[in-house]
Amino acid sequence: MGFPARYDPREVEDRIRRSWEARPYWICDPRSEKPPFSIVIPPPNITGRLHMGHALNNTLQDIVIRYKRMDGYEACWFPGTDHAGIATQNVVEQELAKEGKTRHDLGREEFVKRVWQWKEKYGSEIVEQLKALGASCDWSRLRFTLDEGLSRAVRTAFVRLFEEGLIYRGDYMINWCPRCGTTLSDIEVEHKEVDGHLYYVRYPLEEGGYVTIATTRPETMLGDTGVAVNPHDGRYKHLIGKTAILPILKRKLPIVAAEEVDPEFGTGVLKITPAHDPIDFEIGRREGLPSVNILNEDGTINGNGGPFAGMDRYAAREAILERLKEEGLLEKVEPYRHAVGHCYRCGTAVEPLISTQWFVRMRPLAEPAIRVVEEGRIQFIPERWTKLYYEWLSNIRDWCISRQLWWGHRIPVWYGPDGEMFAALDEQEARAKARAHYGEDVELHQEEDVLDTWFSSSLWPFSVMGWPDETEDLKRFYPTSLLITGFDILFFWVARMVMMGLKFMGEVPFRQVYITPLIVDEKGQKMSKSRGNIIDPMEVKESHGMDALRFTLSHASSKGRAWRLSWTQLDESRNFLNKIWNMARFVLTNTEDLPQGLTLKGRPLAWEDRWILSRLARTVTKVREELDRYNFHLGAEALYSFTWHELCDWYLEVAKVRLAGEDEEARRTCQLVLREVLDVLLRLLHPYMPYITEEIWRHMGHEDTIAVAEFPTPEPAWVDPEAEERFELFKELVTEVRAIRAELRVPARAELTVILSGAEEEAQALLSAFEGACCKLARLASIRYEKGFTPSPETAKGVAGELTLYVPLAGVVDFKAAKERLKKELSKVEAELGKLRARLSNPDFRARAPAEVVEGTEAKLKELQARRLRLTRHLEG
RNA sequence: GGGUGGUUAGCUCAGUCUGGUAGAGCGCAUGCUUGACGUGCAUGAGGUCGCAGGUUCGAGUCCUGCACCACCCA
Repeated sequence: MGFPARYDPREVEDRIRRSWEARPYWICDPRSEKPPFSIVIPPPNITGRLHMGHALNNTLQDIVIRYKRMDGYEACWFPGTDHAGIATQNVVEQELAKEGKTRHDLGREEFVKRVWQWKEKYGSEIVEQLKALGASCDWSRLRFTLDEGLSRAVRTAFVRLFEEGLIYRGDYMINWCPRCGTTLSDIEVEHKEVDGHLYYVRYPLEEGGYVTIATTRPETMLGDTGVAVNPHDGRYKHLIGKTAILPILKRKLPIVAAEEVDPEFGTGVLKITPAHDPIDFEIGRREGLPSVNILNEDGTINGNGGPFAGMDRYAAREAILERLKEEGLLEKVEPYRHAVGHCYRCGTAVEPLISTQWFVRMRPLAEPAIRVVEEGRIQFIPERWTKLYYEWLSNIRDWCISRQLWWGHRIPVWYGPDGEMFAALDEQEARAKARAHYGEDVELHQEEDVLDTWFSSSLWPFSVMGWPDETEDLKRFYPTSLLITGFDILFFWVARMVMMGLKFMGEVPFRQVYITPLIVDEKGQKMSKSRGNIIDPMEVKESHGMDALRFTLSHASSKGRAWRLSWTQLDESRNFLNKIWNMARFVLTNTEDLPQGLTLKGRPLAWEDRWILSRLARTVTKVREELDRYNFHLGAEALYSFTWHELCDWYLEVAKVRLAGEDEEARRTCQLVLREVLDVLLRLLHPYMPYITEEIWRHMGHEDTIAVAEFPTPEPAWVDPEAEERFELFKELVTEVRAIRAELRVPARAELTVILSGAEEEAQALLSAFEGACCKLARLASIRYEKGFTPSPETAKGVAGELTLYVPLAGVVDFKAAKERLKKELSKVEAELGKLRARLSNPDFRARAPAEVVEGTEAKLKELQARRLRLTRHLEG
């Protein structure tokens, strides 16, 4: 393994990943003595490829899991995939379509076989991609929602809910996707604003005349069985009880009163289509109006549509409008924008219709789910999601769980010849139940429908651990510690898991729920294929490496609902990785000759050593604190600024003095500090960027993986305010000289002399600690203290702490510029002084502000006054 | 119609919980073959913190209202 000047993640990441996979590092032991920490993965669809949403939530999960694992927990991350009923069936049906076949040509059994084949072939692609991301899941525990074990969990849950009356079958208004050929639950319908029209249609009255009715969907008039007006609407009161005649089909429509009718909308008269509108369904049921279903499953008009039978719903609309026009019944057409429900899987406009389906009674399940959050047994992060969770659960409607698909968990209900239902774990048990019921063996047939995929997902936190068996995993790892997921599935998944967890385990499924934002493009738009603005994580892997992606995404843990991702940010992370790589390269090449067995213990430390160790100790504390609060971005920021702006910008530069120096002992100490800092820093960085840290760790000569090394703990003894203060003064001095050089255009090669004046003690302390470093970093030939130094006219002046510094520049530079610089600084100081004086002269401030604040302000004032004095003196001189 | 989030430097975002001198990275300008790194180094310019009120000795931060953008629900 070489140590090239540029970090190449492509070479490193795959090699490291293989080395991890060869050893059982991530496998957990439920019998471990360590405290447990567990997470279940939001199972990705087997049809999916890794997108930024996956990359984000799995990066965050992995950061937490790696942190906890290193920090002494038995950290178990349960992975798995989801069978995704509609999506997967769609994919395979499309494949069949290329062969000119439909699933019906194959038959159910063959088709399901075919889907399994597809799953075996392609279904683990996303798992491979998660592994590439670095996800340290316990892959030995990989589960799939259609596995035998999880299927048993699904059947067990179903049977219990059925037996308790929490699952029922009935005729209700449901959402139908004509393209997918299945029902959808309410939340699987996405409402989108669509530009449509409002058609004003005249419905003749039996006794002569007509009423005009406005509708956005004229084709549904084929299913009209009534007309309604608001009982308080004076315009139409007289019509209640009369009869209208449905145009074209000439059906008689009773005119009824209904509070639901909005007098403001359209003409204030509503046509009632009970089979195809939820509100109409309610009114129809109340008024005893018949339901006339006019649609086939594929969205075409059925036999009830008279002359329009067989036409597609939209073609029928046009035909009907044409016919109305001919008959003079189409009064007018207005443009109208309204919300239309679309299938969340395929985008087709859904049709509300009445159908016999299976439902879960939600209210009894929702109430405990609300309570556990109120009681703080589950905490949402950020907290504001709690409200949305409450709102949804408080207004919850029953969940339609049956799907007219073949790919999924077939509903474990068998029907007897008379329609009697037997819910059972398997056919054998159903037969037994039927025998007990009928007193003899009868022919049974199983329900054809399958369950909503989200039904199995709702059991995920315990089904992956082996429920309904009483397993060691369940005892040890349930409830899980944390769930990390996107807000888009708060209702689909999170809330339902809480309900089912409480129902079947009697305990919450997780203690904390971390809700991530949505990753959008740099313009704030959703990433989508049609927009062509997708950043593909696997493409990022090739160009920047997964560590860079992870580090970038770790910043997305703040903010609201959306987080913008751009290639620029990925470049920044890549640059940071390269910086780390070169920092390590510097440390390792400069410590190659370090003898084994030497330790830092007992060695006298230089001031800069004390400083960097102090800063490191603070960084350890900071990173732990932020990770504990899931402030991933703040932890990342702390690591970035420590590594780059303290370690690289300052410590490494100062270290060069001793590394190149004659003093052997000093050189050894410096080397030991470098190794120590690198060692601690790598372990701190590891959860964020597992690959590069592992690679450098191996270069350091460690035998075992860094992934099981100890996460750094704060070293209180390293915290050293005195060293920090002294180092700050040193930094100020160097920066001041550099600023003079830059602004006065001192040639880069010119070596200068600096004379310090003012506070002697301070100057001596500085010089004794950092004379060499000052010369190196500020490019000085020499630096010395001289009390009462009188500068020649051509001398630049600067200020550092209580010290004045003089830089003689005989004839090289433009002194106007020097004065400009000082003037500018002076005006800054004076502005600040003005603010402080105003504050201090305010009696209210002195009276009411806390004493420390007043004291602090006074100290600041004194300091600035001294600084101002020095600056003015320089300007005069 | 109801709700949530956002609005801070040219760009992307911290900072708001817990009020006390406005921060980072990128970009920009200028200068650097500094023996780890040009994916780099140094220096610098750049902000009435969306608007209007209020509370407070003091508001980017707390309260009220408004505007605009985004999303969710109906």
